[in-house]
Amino acid sequence: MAAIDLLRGHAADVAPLLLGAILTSDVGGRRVRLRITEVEAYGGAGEDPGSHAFRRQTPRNAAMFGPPGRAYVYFTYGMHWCLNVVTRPEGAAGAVLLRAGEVVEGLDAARSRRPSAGSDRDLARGPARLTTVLGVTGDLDGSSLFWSRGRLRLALVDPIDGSRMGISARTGVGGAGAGTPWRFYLTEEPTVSPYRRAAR
DNA sequence: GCTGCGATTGACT
DNA sequence: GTCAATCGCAGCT
Repeated sequence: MAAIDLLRGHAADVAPLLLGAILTSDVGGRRVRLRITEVEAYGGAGEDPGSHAFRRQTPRNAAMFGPPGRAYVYFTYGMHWCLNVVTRPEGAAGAVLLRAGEVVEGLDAARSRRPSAGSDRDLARGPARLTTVLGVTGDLDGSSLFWSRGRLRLALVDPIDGSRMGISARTGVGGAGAGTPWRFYLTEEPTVSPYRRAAR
């Protein structure tokens, strides 16, 4: 089965398949390669109160309503970019937020983009840190992750063993969507970000 | 047009 | 543990 066909399912079903996947960035002429260690699933309009797609399609979240296998990149808190992989159950929006990863190639480039990181395990330990290390910004919103000449490319791997996967509620999601256990991570991985409840 | 706040981070007590 | 930074979107007047 082609990789992109795996992404047509519901975000909560696709998310575990992205654990261990390799994401390659060639932004700015520098290559950084990352092994994904933590993800969160977000659903479609009317179904997931924690999702940007919950209310309706807008210019900002349009990529979530587009074809699967593309990037959804959004700007938040006035300073941070976050990267999602678009998935799509037929006729609905969905995306998987990439929350953390382990840099496996391009350590020098990664360190220069995040000089404040205390150690290599902190380079991509958090969704906005991950985009910083990869050089990802809004101009990649909507771009394909499966185009051989794209600046961002995703390579799936064999599904990881269930005993190495942890599941929890989503970080930073409050209100009606708070209880949904749609955060997936590799256990015993130091690059997984610390869980935080939604503020207040 | 105005206000509130967010799928966060880093600095600080 | 607390809090400010900083801006676009969403919702309301």
